[in-house]
Amino acid sequence: MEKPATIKDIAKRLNISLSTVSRALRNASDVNPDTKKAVMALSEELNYQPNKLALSLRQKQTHTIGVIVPNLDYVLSLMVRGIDEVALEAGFTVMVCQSNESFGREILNTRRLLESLVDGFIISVSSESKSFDHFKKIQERNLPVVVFDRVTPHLTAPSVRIDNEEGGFVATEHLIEQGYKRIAVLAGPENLGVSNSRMDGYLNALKKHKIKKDPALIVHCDFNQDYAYFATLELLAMKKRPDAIFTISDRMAIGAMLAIKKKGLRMPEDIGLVGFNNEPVTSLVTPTISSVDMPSFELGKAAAKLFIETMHNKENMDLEEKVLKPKLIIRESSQKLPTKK
Amino acid sequence: MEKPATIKDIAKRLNISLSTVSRALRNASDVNPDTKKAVMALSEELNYQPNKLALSLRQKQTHTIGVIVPNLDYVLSLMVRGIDEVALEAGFTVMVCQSNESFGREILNTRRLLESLVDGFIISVSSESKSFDHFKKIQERNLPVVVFDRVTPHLTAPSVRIDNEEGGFVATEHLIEQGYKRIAVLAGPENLGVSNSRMDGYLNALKKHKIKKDPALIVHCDFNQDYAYFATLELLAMKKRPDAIFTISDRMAIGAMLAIKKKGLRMPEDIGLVGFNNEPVTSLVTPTISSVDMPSFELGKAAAKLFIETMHNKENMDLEEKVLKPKLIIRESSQKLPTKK
DNA sequence: TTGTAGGCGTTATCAT
DNA sequence: ATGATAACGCCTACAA
Repeated sequence: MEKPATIKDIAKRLNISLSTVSRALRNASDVNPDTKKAVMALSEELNYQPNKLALSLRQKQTHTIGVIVPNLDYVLSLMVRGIDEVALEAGFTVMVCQSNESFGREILNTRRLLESLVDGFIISVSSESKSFDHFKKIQERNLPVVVFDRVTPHLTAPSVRIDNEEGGFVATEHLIEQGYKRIAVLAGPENLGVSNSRMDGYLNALKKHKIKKDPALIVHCDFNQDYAYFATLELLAMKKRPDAIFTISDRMAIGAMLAIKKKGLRMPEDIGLVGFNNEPVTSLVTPTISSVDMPSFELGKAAAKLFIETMHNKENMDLEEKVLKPKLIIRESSQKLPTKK
Repeated sequence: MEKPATIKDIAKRLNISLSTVSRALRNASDVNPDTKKAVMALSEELNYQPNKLALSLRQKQTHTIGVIVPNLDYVLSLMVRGIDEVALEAGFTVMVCQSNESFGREILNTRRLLESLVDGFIISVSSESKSFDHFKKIQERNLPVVVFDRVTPHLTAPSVRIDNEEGGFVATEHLIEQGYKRIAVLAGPENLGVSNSRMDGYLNALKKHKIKKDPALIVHCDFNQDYAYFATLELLAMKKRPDAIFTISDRMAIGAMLAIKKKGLRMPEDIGLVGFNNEPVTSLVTPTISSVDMPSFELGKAAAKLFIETMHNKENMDLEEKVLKPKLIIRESSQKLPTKK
């Protein structure tokens, strides 16, 4: 069983033509039941596998989806699993590339996947990306592009995301309801849509509860633990320091938590904290950290489904926007009042 | 710029033959500098990209590596990034599949990647796998297989791993040196080589320090937090309970930690704890957990390098075995004595 | 230095 | 119902 068998081999051994074998294999319309049986039997015996390369070359479709993600942290790796699940089911193979949050890398990934002749893309943009021309070029080639999780208004494409505004809102309102008055927000880079939406939610909650927004309490910093740590230290050094912090990711919440501890402040008594993503680590640290949970696996599945739909009717690309609902998980870091009921 | 340009297009526009263009593109030996220049210019203008499918079909090489991993947790995702890094550099594309620790899934992944005509495999076996025939079949097809991280004696292949025995040894000896007397080990499934090696290290450390091994202190359980939690509860319920636990993964260490806390015991005073992998979470929980660190990213890079070597001289496949050194990171959970020096 | 032709494995078109 | 042939895009003897 050295070299994989080909249609040719089968044809030769059966003394029939290539085309007949080909037809028999795909149990086409006109083909003698007997020959079909013979072909099937032999192909079984030779363990025949159609050569995907040849197929793809012929029909100009690789049945491969290029997936670009900024990283493979807990949440994204769940999403990718969701994508994989659905894609496989639908006969697609998935090629995952990490941009490592780098714009240059993202462009490189795009090019490579394009060279690999993927049939389309499912992407979550890097936090560094301010231009989206590389993705637009894909669309110009008439390849379907679905954006997930990190959606951006600068790229017009069908998308799947969670309701980030809602997430920011419930997190903030929860803090307000717990009696916190000066609520700061640790947001990500200014160009990141996800971050801005969550911040909008924060602002909406303030407005609803008639709390004046204080620019000093709104901090943009890099999407990572260390930056969040230092940003929090600065917040806590203010004359009128905040009495609660909403961070738009759990990584940042961890950074904030470390800074708060470093300052000798207690959660939730002295200061409240809510994160975003509901990573497992939030329930392992002391105190456990409240966080906005999102259905990551489901989101991935939805993205793949949307991709396949888009693929199938390229004509009426309605720019569907699917939005899933987040859910606040309340833990120790923000629960100042005893639980109701 | 609708359809990608082909060699044919260039040839037509330049009124020369396909082969000349082909040669010019790969700046082959015999080709008129002028025509070459013309070809280059036009190919630039048309944004020509060689069609990988056609290339692969022709030269029977896809320049793609199939990577199968049990999951994409912190450590493995780092390793995959390492693989990716090196592979890209060498002109290879990587296709990553997760087996989700499932044997059946692993077989499926293998088949799919084989169908995708990958040039070879870099794999880390699932904890469930007891048979390795699916991998042996790959080798019979004469495709290079490199095993990394989770190596198994049942599969003869070049491999990269860390010195797990050493890791188990230093973790255990550290506990002994800290004065712990009854050291339990939470091992993984019995068929998992990694787990057994780490356990061997544990046993060696006991032997070196003339501590009798107590079978009751050796517990096999599934490679995950919940099982570790319950296993630890049982350990702690013993009449003569252990005064230290070495778990062969951090996930399990977390489970153990939760159980220890649940029982109201303190670390390191009442009980010592050391994990394995040095996941970031170990330094976030309270107390921080000592853990054996391994150079995951480097390990991934080494695996890819080894793969490429193997690929290049298939003849003398020397079955190279690369072993990297782990390093114990001491934290609060096991540091009973004051630091020396 | 350049062109012609055959082939990689498959499918689709057109005959037979 | 089956076969011959061209084509997908590229490379490479071999011929010119």
